[in-house]
Amino acid sequence: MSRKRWRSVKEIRIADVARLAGVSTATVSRVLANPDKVRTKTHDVVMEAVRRSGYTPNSVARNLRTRRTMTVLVVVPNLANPVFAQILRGIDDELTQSGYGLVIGNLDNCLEREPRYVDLALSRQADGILLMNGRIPGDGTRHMDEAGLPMVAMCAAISDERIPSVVVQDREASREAVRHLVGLGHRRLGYVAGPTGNVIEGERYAGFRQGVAEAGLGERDFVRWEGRFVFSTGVAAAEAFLRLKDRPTGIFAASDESAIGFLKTVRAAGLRVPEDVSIVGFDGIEFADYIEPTLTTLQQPLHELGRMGARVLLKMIRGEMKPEDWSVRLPLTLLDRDTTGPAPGRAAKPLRRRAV
Amino acid sequence: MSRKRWRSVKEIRIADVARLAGVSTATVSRVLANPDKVRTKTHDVVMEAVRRSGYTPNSVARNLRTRRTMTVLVVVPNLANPVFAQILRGIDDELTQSGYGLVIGNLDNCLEREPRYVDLALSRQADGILLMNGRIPGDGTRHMDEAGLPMVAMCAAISDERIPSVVVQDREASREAVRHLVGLGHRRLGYVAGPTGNVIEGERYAGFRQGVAEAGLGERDFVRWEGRFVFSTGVAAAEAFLRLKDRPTGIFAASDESAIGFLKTVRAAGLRVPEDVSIVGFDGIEFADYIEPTLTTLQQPLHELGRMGARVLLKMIRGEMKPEDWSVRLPLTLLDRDTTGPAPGRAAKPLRRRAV
DNA sequence: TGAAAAGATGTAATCGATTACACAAGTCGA
DNA sequence: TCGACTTGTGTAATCGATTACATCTTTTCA
Repeated sequence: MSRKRWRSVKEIRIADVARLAGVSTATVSRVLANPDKVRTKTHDVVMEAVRRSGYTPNSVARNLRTRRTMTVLVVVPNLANPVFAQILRGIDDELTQSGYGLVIGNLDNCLEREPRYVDLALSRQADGILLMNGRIPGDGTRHMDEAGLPMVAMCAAISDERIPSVVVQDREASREAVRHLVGLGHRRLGYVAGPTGNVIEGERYAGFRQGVAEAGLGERDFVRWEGRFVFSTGVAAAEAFLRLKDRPTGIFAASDESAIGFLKTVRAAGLRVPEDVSIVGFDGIEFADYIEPTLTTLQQPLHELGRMGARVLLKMIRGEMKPEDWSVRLPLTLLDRDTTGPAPGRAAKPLRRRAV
Repeated sequence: MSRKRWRSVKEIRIADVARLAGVSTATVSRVLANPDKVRTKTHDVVMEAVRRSGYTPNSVARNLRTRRTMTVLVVVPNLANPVFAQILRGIDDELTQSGYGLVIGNLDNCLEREPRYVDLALSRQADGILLMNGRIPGDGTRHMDEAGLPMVAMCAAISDERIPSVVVQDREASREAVRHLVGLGHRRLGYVAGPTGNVIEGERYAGFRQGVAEAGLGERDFVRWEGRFVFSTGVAAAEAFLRLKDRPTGIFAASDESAIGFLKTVRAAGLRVPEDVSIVGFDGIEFADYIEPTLTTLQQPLHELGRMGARVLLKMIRGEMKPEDWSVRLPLTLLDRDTTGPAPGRAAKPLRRRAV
C-alpha cells in the first residue's frame, strides 16, 4: 500500500550529543536528569551541544529502560458529554503538578472499544488507569486487576473489588432531588433513566426509589423511562409522558442533557414549566444555566472529583495508599433554579443553594 | 517521597512464552505478527502458551524496535467545547479503520501547555500530529516541522507553511451569515468575536467584513465585541450591546456558545428574539437546537472534518501525499432556524437549509 | 603531606521486543 | 537420487536511552 515510508529528516540520538560535547552518553543523560551530579563546566558544554543539535530524548527508549511512562490513561465513556471535560480538567491539574501526563481514551459509548484502551495500559504504555466507564466490571478490568495495574474507578460500586473508587454521592443526591420535589407538593413522579446496567444509573435510581419510599409513596406513584444520558432520551421520555392520561407533575432526570431534552419537548407541546410540570436534572453542566427556564439540578463537584481521582491513583502508583483512600465519596449541591415550583394548586418556593 | 515503588505481580516477557512453548522468541513474535509464516502446529502451541501465561506484549519495547507507535496525537484547544468532541469522533473512526490509535492532548485554552504535547510527539511517542489549535504558528510547530514530523493543521491558514491543512470554509460561511442577515433587512450589525490572534477568528471576521462590504455597508454600520468562543463572551457582548443607544438588529456570533450567551442575556433584558434582534451562531452544536428559540447557525461538517484530517495525516505518514491533499476546505450549511427574522419593520422568512 | 573520602566521568549491561541472516528440513522435478 | 527451491525456525544484532559499577580526579583533614 505505502509507496515509501516517511523518514525523519534528522534523527539525533544521545550518542550524537555525547560526541559533539566530547563526553560519554552517561554524562549527557546525567546532565538532563540530574544536573547537580555533574560539574558546571560539563553541564554547560553538554547543554550547548543539546541546543546546537536540537536533540529531543526518545522517550520510548527511556520508558523501556525505566519501566515507567509517567503517563496515566483516562477512559471516558463519551467525550461529547460536557461532564467529562470538566472532570478531565481536574485530573489534568493534579497530574501535571506531579509531573505526570494524561492520555484520554474515548469509548464513544461503545463498550466494544474498551479492550483497545485496556491493552494500551496492559502493554505498559501507561502507569495507571482512571476508569470512568460505569460498566459492571468485566473481563477487561479483571485482567488489569490481576496484572496488578494501578487503577481507580471513578464511578460507583466497582469498589467491591480490590479497586479503589472515587465517586460522588449519587444515591444521596437523588434522594435529595425527590425530597425537593415532594417538598413542593408533587405526589406523582417521573424518572428519566440512564443506560440500564450502568453503575451510576443504578445508584441514581436506587436513590430515587429510596426518596419515593421515604415520602410514603409506592411503586405506582412514579413512572420510569429508560434511556441514556443524552438529549434524545429526554425527548423520547417526554413524548411518552405526553401520551399518559394521568401525568406526573415532578420529573427527575438522571442527567442534565436528558432533562433539557424533556424540557424542550414538553414546552413545545404547550405545557408550562414549572407551572404544569417541574423538572430536576443531574450534573450541573454550564448549559443548564443558559436554557429557559434555567434548570434546577444537582451539581457535581466535577473539578474536585477529577483531582481526587488523580490523587488517589498517584498514591496507588507510588504505593502510598492509606485505608481512607480506598473509598472517597464527594457531596453534591442542589441548585434550586427555575424548572421546579409548587405542584399544581400549591404555594411559593424555598431557598436557593443547599448542600446534600 | 515514595515509600516503595509499585511493582506488577507477574511480569511476563516474550522469552517466558517462548520457553513455555519450547520455541525461540523469534517464533513467538512471528506467531503474533504473521501467523501465516509459521506452521499451524507451532502456531497452536505458541498461542496456548500465550493464553496460559496471560502474556501481553510490551508495546514500549516494540515501538522502540519498529520505530513507530501506530498512534496519532490530536491537540485540542478546549475539550469543554462540544465542537471538538464531534471532530474527535470522526478522527477516531478513520484512525481505527487503519489500525492507528489516538491520543488526545487538551490545551484547556492555555497555550503554555502546548510544548508539553509537542514534546510528546517529538519524543517519538506518536507518529504524527493533528493540530486544532488555531494559533499563529510559533516555535513549537516550527520545531516539529524541522524535525520532519508529519502534521496536519485543522484550522485555517497555517497552510502557508509546509504543513497541509484540512479546514472548513470559515470565511465563505461568515459571508453567508451576513448575507442572510442583510437579506432580512438588517442594516446595522454586530459581531461577537473569538480570541484575537486566533486564526479561525481571523477568517470568520474577514468573512464578516467581506459580507458587510458586499452589502454596501461600511465600518460604522457594525459593532465588534472581542472575546472567546464561550458562553460568557456572549453575555459580556450582550451587556455592551444593551448599553448602546443605537443598537444593531442583526448579530453574528463567531461561535454557538457565545451566540447562546448573547441570546440569554438580551432576552433576560426583555428584548424579543427575533422580533427585536436577530442572532446567527457558528458551529451547529447539538445544544443550539435545544434552546428557545432554536438558534440559526452555520453547521460545520464536524465528523467529516475529523475524518478528512485523519485521512490526510495518514497519507502523510505513509508518504502518499498527493497535491490536492495539501489543502482541503469543506463547506458548511446554514441552518435557518428561529433566532433570525426580518429586521424590525419588514416581512416574512425564506427557506430552511441552504448550502454555502 | 598523604590517606581517605567525596566527586566526576566512562564502560558496558540492560529494558523487551523485532527481524536480517543463517541454517535445517522438507518438497519437487529430472 | 540429487541438486534447487521452498518453508520453518533459531541466533544474535538492534532500537536509544538509563544506571550499576569501575576508574580516575579532586577535596578534606589529621
